[in-house]
Amino acid sequence: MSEIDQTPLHQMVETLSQEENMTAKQVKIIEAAIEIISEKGYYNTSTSEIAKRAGVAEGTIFRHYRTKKDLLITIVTPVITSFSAPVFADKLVDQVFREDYEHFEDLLYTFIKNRFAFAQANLPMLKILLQELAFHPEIQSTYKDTFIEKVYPAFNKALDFYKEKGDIQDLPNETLIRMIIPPIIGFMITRFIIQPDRKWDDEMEMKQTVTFIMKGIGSLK
Amino acid sequence: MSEIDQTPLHQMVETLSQEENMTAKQVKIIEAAIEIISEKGYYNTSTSEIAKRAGVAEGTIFRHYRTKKDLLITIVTPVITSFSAPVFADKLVDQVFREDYEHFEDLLYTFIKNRFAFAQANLPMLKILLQELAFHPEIQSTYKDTFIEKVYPAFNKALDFYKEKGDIQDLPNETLIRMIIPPIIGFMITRFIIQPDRKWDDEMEMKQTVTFIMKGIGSLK
Amino acid sequence: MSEIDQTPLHQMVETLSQEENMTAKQVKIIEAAIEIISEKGYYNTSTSEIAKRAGVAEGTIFRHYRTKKDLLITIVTPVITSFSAPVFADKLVDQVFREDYEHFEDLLYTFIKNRFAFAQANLPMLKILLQELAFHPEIQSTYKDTFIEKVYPAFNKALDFYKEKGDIQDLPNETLIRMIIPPIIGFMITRFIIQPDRKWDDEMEMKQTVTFIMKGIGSLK
Amino acid sequence: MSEIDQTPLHQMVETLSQEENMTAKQVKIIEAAIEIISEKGYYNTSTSEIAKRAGVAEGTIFRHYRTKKDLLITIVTPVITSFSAPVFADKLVDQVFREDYEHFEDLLYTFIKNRFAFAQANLPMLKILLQELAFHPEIQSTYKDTFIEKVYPAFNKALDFYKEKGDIQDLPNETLIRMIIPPIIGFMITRFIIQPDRKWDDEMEMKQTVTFIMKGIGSLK
DNA sequence: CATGAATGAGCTTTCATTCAT
DNA sequence: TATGAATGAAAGCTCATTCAT
Repeated sequence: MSEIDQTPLHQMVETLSQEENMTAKQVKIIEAAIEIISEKGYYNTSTSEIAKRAGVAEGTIFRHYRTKKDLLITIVTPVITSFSAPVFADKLVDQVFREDYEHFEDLLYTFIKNRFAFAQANLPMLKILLQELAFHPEIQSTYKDTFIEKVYPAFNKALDFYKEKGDIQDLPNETLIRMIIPPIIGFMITRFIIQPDRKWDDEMEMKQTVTFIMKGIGSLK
Repeated sequence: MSEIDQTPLHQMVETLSQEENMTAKQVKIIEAAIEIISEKGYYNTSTSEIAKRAGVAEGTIFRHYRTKKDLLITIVTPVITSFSAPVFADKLVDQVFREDYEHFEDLLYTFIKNRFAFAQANLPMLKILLQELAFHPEIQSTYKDTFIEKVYPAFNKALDFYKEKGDIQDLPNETLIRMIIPPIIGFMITRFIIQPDRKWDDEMEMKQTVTFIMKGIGSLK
Repeated sequence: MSEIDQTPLHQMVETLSQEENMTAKQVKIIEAAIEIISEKGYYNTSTSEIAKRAGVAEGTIFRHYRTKKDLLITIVTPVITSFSAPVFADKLVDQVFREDYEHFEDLLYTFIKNRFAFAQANLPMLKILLQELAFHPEIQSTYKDTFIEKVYPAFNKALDFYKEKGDIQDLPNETLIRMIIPPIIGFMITRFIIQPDRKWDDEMEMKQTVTFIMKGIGSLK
Repeated sequence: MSEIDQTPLHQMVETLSQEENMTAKQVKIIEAAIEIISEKGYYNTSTSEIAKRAGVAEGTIFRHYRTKKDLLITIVTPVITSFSAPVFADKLVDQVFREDYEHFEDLLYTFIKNRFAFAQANLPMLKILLQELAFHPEIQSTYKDTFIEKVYPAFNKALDFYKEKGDIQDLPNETLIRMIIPPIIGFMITRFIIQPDRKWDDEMEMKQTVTFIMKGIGSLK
């Protein structure tokens, strides 16, 4: 599993910065942009505000990112790919077929735990992605490339494997996916956005979610 | 069930217009605003564009809505209340206790069908609500007033009733709601936003969703 | 002396209304305009606000006054003429020569008392005149016509009369006027605008002002 | 006495610009604003007009002054403080008590000459102050802070000193001030605003004004 | 590389004025 | 005669982007 996934936010940005040869100022800019945009939204955030928070001149932003939207894309693209990475990563797919997970339930549980950790570490970036996806065609196409073309097929493979194995019912994969994903997303949205301040027993909630999904799609032996 | 719910968009706006004593121009403005904002988002839509599409002078907008945000709120508020209306409407709650629905499954099915029809009729307004909820505290508070204070209690009543009756498992209502709502929303988002152009057998999908949910929360006789 | 002078504000407007054949609505408009403009200034007062306060439709204002500035002029012109009226009124000039006032000091005292009463009764209108005179050429020309062409000559006559009589020094009239007017205006501005809420012994103050002026311009017997 | 006082207008602005670290464009903006506003008034002057006259983009104005009113205040505040400065300046007060002026008449004459020079150099700014004072509470409060709290006490000290010395009558200071100030202001308004084009023997007029005031308030030996 | 003053297009909003009713 | 909805020009202001230093 990618090491990026579970590191806290600024570590992640720093990690990226090395991979992409970012200067210290660039890191500052990205961090400031993530903070402010996730809080107030893209259109309510001015480049001057980002510059101020980052401690750089406004011109410096445009030295590194041709436009304001460029900056948004720079923030949002790695989230899309990272978020979907473990699903289609060779490692995972390998594991599936090396039968590291005896049952689909085990795979599902690992999947939820892993994505939960990622969401926790990348909450601001995910908020931005969620909000801006609707209005920027550039983001939509990245999302489509990654999700539709990569995540989806990987999902299909896994589902076919466990269907054959008899773990899950023989429904169309699209239907199965629509039963698996929303309860997971629903839990996370409630957990991180609607009621972030409530006391949560995350472990228990995730197990419950898995159980709920499995009752719905598991084969009726 | 309110008659408003299932009328198509412009009929709905017209219905509202009579109730609220709107002039023809006001109706045009609201219609134009819904169209453009749902397509491009609030911040990408200028009042001059709305005016042009509505065939009125820009000043006319501000005769009727003090600010641009006022216009947004005027569009979005009735969606929030209408969307939740049938949930807590006296009639529905009454029916529950008059046992018009023998089993929770029946209630759930009616609920999905009804909300599906509403979403279909009010898609543009719902898109706007979904997107702008995050950034406008005024909308958030309307949402909270309506949802938290009215919908939630009504839900609780119904759940308690069918729990006692033995239809559904004895889980905390919050957990139950988190299992019921996301699959429904998930279906609708897929249906109307992600893949609106696919051929759908809506009836079948809704039944499947109900079955899925019931397997997860139904009592294990 | 004109009867208009000492009547309270709305009586004065009503009096004017009869002379000029004003409808009830017109009176209301003028009254509202005087109130609001004197308080907030011409440019901070909108016609819609005047209409609201007057209890008429906005269109009604423009039925009676072609433009907003027309309305201002209608308010301000009679103040200019009324304020200067008693100075050059036939009656007064007559009195001067009929020697109703034995000494210039007596004339001065009557003059101050009379103008004080007028200012008190017409304070809002005078405030408007004072403020707007600077920016509206139309008002300036009315002021010039009245003041320069009528008040001034009348003043000259009186001054010449009492100079000859030996009551006042043989200085150029322009100089004398510049010594007589400012202390009077200065008193009134302090009295009505700078410190209107202080307890004033008006009678005493006016006498003192006369004494002060007379010391300065009286002949040194 | 402050050296600022007697420099001509644009020199003064330039002097200010150095003290306050103004850019060349800022100076241009201030100069243009003073010119146009003093001529046509604050509400008849648009920011676009100021920008045009200053030879800058309209946005540049708002880089330096958050609002149009901010610009007004920036213009008007130093006039208030400079105008009153010499009155309460330590130097002056010191001089009074070091008896540089043997008689109040001498002090008065110096005062008039000095304020006359200041008015001449700052006429446009003073016009603006005079007109806008009525409508902007921010200006009023600056005026009050400076005038009521600083000028007034200084005046009182001087008056008490010369009363005791027997130069002026034992009247309440408020009354004395109301006799001293209006003739001076009256002269200046006539000189600079009502009849600026007339041929004036300023020296003589000022002496005459002093004589007039002294006759009125001087002790009757 | 970094700066930040300058830009100007475009925004929302105001308001005197018009005109069909 | 009175109305008030509609107008549209013009206002103040914002902000992504440029560029000389």
